Amino acid sequence: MSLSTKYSAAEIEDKWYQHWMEKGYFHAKVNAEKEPYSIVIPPPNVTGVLHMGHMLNNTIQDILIRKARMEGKEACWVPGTDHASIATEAKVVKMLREQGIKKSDLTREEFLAHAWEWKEKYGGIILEQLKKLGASCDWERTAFTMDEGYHKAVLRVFVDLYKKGYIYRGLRMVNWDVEAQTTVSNEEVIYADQDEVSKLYKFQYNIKDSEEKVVIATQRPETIMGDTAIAVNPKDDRFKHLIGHTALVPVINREIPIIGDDYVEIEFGTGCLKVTPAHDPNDYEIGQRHNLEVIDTINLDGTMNEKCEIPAYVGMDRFKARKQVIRDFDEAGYLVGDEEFTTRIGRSERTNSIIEPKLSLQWFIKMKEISRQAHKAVMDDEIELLPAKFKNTYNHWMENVRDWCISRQLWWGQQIPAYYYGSGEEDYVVAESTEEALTLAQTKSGNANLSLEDLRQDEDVLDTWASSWLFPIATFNGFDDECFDKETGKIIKGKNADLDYFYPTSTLVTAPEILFFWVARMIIAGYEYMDEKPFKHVYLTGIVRDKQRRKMSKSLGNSPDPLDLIAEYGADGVRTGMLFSSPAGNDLLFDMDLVKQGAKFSNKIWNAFRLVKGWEVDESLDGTAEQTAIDWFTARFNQALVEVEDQYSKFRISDALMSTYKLIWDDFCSWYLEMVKPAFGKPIAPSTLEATTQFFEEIMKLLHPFMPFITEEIWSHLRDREDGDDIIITAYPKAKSADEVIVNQAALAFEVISNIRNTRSSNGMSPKDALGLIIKTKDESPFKVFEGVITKLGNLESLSFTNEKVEGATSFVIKGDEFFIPMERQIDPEEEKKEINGEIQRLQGFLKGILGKLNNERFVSGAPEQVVANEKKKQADTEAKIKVLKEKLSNL
RNA sequence: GGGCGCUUAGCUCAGUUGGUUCAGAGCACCUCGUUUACACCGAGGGGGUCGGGGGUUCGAAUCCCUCAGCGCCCA
Repeated sequence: MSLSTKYSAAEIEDKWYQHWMEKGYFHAKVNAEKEPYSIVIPPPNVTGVLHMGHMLNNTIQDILIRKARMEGKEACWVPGTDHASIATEAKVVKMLREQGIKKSDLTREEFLAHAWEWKEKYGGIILEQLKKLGASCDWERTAFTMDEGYHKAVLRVFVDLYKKGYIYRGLRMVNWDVEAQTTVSNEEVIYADQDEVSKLYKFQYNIKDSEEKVVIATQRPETIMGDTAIAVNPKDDRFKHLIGHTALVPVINREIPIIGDDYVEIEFGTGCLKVTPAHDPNDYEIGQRHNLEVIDTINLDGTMNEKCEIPAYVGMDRFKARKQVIRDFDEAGYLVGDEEFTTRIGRSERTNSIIEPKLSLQWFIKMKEISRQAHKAVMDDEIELLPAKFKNTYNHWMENVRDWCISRQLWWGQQIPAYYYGSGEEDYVVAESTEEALTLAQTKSGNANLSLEDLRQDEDVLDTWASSWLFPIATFNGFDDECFDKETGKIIKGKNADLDYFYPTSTLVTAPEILFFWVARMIIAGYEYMDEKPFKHVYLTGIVRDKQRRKMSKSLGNSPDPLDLIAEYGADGVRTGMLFSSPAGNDLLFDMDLVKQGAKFSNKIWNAFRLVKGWEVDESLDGTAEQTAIDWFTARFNQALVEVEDQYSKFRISDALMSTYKLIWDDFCSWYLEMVKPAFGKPIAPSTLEATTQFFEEIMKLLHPFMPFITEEIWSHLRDREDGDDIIITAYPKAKSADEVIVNQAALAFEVISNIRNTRSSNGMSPKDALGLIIKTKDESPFKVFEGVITKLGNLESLSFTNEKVEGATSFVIKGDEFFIPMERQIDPEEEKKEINGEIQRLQGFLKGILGKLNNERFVSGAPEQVVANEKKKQADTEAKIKVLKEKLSNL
C-alpha cells in the first residue's frame, strides 16, 4: 500500500458516512439491555442553510452522541426542522414578489400551496448539510414541526391549555407593521445603531373653566386626537394643582382629565404628558391605572380613521397627518414651539417601515402558575444549565415571567383552533377539529341549527415557539391518541415505548439567546405533560463571531460557507477547528487558522499511521528494549483518559479535545513513537508492533467523537477487520489506574533529554553529534530504567554514573542531581560563572520567600499541614540545588 | 432604567473551596535544523505580576469596597 504524505479528507469522508448509514449505526431503538442516551436537535429553520452557529452546535451534539454510542448506550439523536413561521413566510413572500405575485392577491390556501411547494423544494437542505459535518442523527426519526402528527399535537395542546384555563384572549400593545399588515415580535423590531434626531413639538391645551393652559411635548402630534388624559407628576409643584381639572383636546375640544402619575418625568419635555393609550405602550399602562378610555385613531394600514374626529384627516397616512396637524394646529394657535431631541425609532426588520404600537386582541398563555415547576427544577439543579451563570438569568426571567402572547398574524404555521360563530367577543369555541367545534358551538350558543358554514376559524397562527416547545415530547409521538389522556391533560406512561425509554432526554445543546424562547418553555411543557423534565443538562454554546468580534451573519458577509470549509479542510478539520476555542457559554471567535490547525492535526495523525504501517517485523526480536516505553505510555494513556473523562463530565468539551490533542501529538508522536522507532531500515519486534497498534487503536477511539472520519479510516487500516468491526461502535476505553512512578520517572528523563538537546543547541552542535553523559545522583534508579530512552533520544554514545565532579565537561542541574557532558571545545568560564550566579541569585530569592513563610509563626500554625509540608519540601529542593550550583561555581 | 457577566502572555482562553515552584495552555513570535513518518515537520527559546486603587488575611489572580472600560439579556 502506498500512502501519500498528505492526508486527503475529501476522498474519505463521504465513503465512511455512506458506510455508517448503510450499516444503520445511527438508528436507535428501545433496548432494555442498554442505557438510553438521547438528544433532540434544536430544529433549524426548515428553509435555513447551514451557518457557523449550526456547525458548532451540531459538532458538540455529535461528539456527545458518538461518545455515548461507544460507551454502549443506546444513543438517539433526533433531527428535525422548524417551520419557523415568521422567517419562512417572509422568505416565501419575497420569493413570490420576485415572481411578481403579491401576497395580498392570494387566498390563504393559494399562499400556503406556494409555501409548501417552497418547503418541499428547499426544506431539509440543511439536514443534508449536517451529514457532511458527520452528524450521526437518527434520520429515520427526522421530524418537522408541521408534520401531520406534530400539527395535531400542537392543536391538542392549545385545546388542552384552553380547557385548563391557561389560555385567554386579551388586549395587548403589539408592534404593528403597517406595510406587512402584521404584528411583529420585539425581536423583529430593529433600531438604528445610533440614536436618531427627531422633533418634539409643544402644544398648548386649554383648561376648562380656567384661563390657565397646559403645554405638552410630543413627537407624535397625529395622535393628539386619541388623547384621553393629560398626566403630570404629583410631585411637580408647577402643575400638581391642575390634577383633577379637565383639559380640552385642541381643535376637537374633547374633554379629558388631568391626572397625576409617577411615570411622568419632571425634567423631560414640558413636564406634562399627553396620554394616548391606543398608541403608546407606556400610555396604555397609565390608561390601565386610571381607567382611561382607549381611542384608536389609526387604521391597520397606517391611515387615520374617523375616530380622529377631523374628516379631512380620515384616510390620510399617519406621517402625512402629522405634518398636516402641525400646520393646522399652528394656524389655530395651539402649537407653541418645537425642539430637537434624540430618540430611538423602531423599524420592522422585514419591511423597514416604522413600527406602529397598536392595541389588539391576542391569544395568551398565563405563565405564572404553569411555569412554577420549571422554575424550581432549575433552581434545585434538577436541570443543570452550563455554564451555571445562566441560572441567575433564568431565575430573573422566571420570577418576572410575563404572559406569553402566542398569536401571530401570519398564514404559515399552525392556525389557531378557535372558531367564531357570532359577533360577540365570547362567541367562539376552541376544539381540535371543526366537527367538535360545531358541537361545542351549538351547545354554547344554544343554537342547534348552527352549521359548519357558520363557523369561522381564527385567522391567526401560533407563535413558532408554541410548536417547538413540545419538541422533546412530540418527536416521540407523545401526544398521540394512545398515550394522551384528554381528561387529565397528561401523557400516560406505559403506552408509548419510545417515549418511556428516551424521555427525558439527556443533554440539550443550544444557544443562550433562546434560553427563554425555547429552553424554558420546553421545561414548562415537560412538567405540564410528562410531570418530568425534558432533559438533564443544558449546554449553552456561544455565538460564533469573526475575529473582530462581529457576529457572523449573512448580511455582513463575514461568514465563510461551512460547506466550502469542509471541502477544503475536511469535516474533521472544521470540527476540531471550531472546538479548539469554544468554552461553554463563551462566544467563539472563529479563526481560519484554527481550522487549519485541525487539518494539520489530521495530517499529523495520518503520518504517524504511515510510520507504523511501514514497519517490518522481525520475529526473532524480543522487544525488551521498548518495554519501558510501552509501560510508560500505558500509564500516560490512562492518566490522560481520566483527565478527559473528567472534562467530559463537566462538559468541558474543548478541554477534552485539547487533552486528546496533546496526548496524541506530544506523548504519542513526539515521545512514544520516537522511543520505539527502529533505526532506518531496521525491523521491529512483533510485541512492540502489537503494543503500538493497540495504542494507536486506543487513541483513535478517544479521538473518534471529535474526528469521526479519519479515525474510522485509520481504524480500518490498522488491522484486518471483520465486517462490522467499525470504530464508531467500538467500546470506548475505560480508565485503569495509572502507574504514577513511571510517569514521574519519565518526566525526569524527558527533562534530562531536553537539557542534553539544549546543551547541543547552545553550543552550536548538530543533533547528529553523539555525546556522553555522566550523572552524579543519589538515586540512580529512574535513570537506569530510562537509560535506553535517554541514550536514544538524547543521542548519547555513553551514559555512566559518578560520585565525583567531572573535569572538562559542561553540566546542568536538575533538582539536586548534576549531569556532566564532556566537551572538547573550551567553555568560557566567565560566561558560565555569570550564568550560574544568576541562577543562584534567583533561587536564593525564591528560598527567601519560602523561609519567610516558614519562619512566620502564624503561617506554620495557621496553614494546613499539607501546605507547610510542601513549603518544607520546596526549601529542601532549593537548598540542594543551590549547593550543587555553588560547588560547580567553585570548580570553575 | 432593571438584571447578569467580563477585564490573566501578541491573540483566544484555563486557573474548582484563597496555600502543591500557580502565574498555565493552544496559537502566534524568535533561533537553529532538508536527522527517510510528517516542513501541514523537528529541536530549542523569549514573553504576562493577573484592568487601576484600597481593604481583609500568615498568605489573594482567587474574598470585600471603589474607579475605569467592555459585553449580553429584559424593558
